[in-house]
Amino acid sequence: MVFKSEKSNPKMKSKEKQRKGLWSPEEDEKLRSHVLKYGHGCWSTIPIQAGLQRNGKSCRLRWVNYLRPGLKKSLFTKEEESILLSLHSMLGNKWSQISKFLPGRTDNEIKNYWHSNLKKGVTLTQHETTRTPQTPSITNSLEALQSTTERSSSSINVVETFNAQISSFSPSLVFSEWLDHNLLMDQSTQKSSYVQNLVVPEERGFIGPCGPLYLENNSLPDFVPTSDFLFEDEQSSEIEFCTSFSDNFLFGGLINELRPM
DNA sequence: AAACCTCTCAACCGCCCGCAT
DNA sequence: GATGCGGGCGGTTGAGAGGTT
Repeated sequence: MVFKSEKSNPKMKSKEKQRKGLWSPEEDEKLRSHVLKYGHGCWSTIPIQAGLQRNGKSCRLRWVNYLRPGLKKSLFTKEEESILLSLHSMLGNKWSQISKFLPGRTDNEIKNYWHSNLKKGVTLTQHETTRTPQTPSITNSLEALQSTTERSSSSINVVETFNAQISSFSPSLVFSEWLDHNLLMDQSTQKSSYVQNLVVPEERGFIGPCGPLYLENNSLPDFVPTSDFLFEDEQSSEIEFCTSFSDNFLFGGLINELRPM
């Protein structure tokens, strides 16, 4: 594969060996092990340090969208779809902001899902007179948020308000971001401190102290929590990583903050 | 079986913003 | 204030898979 920029751009001379296109398993492993070991301070230096013939942006994208722990590989659930629809109706194509409310999903993944699955449907449903919300908790919360702000002040721009809230309220300091911060800080200290700064609603409970978060070989498929890394959520039969936040927690918090005193 | 079409999704591109100098 | 750089974001592309004719 040859790209124009590689042939004609003189600035590319020093980068002429840079690879593009799909990532090989070897490249993935190099990047994964390097970031897990050292974190990512400066993406532009990562490829050099990790021995990759890629540019920093490409490395960052690969990590964010594919390699970082905590990403969901499963299909979108009905609830996630509903959240996406609701948020998109308020935020538009702010994929990165929407992704903050869909833990484990990347902005790219959400964008792709939107274009391939939901975009067509929205135009139709917008003209429907009756609505049948699939997830009452989320949909009602968003509607409540909108109606509350509309009632409280007609001059308030709901979307701007919501955007402002989201920009300051970052519930999905998800596992990867948390890992980025804490791995670097804690490498020389005890592993048990991995959980110290974890952003988890207290009411859901979090059992500590925590042991190693992943198995010895650090490989992503083996990235499973130990028994110390479990939420104290009796209703959930499955292990949830710290990317999991309850919908009521997310939107309840937002609504409470927006609700007039 | 082959040709064509459609869809998905990983990856790139270009722009913007914040920060340092 | 101008410039350069790095990071982040949204739009777009294109290869490959799967479906249809």
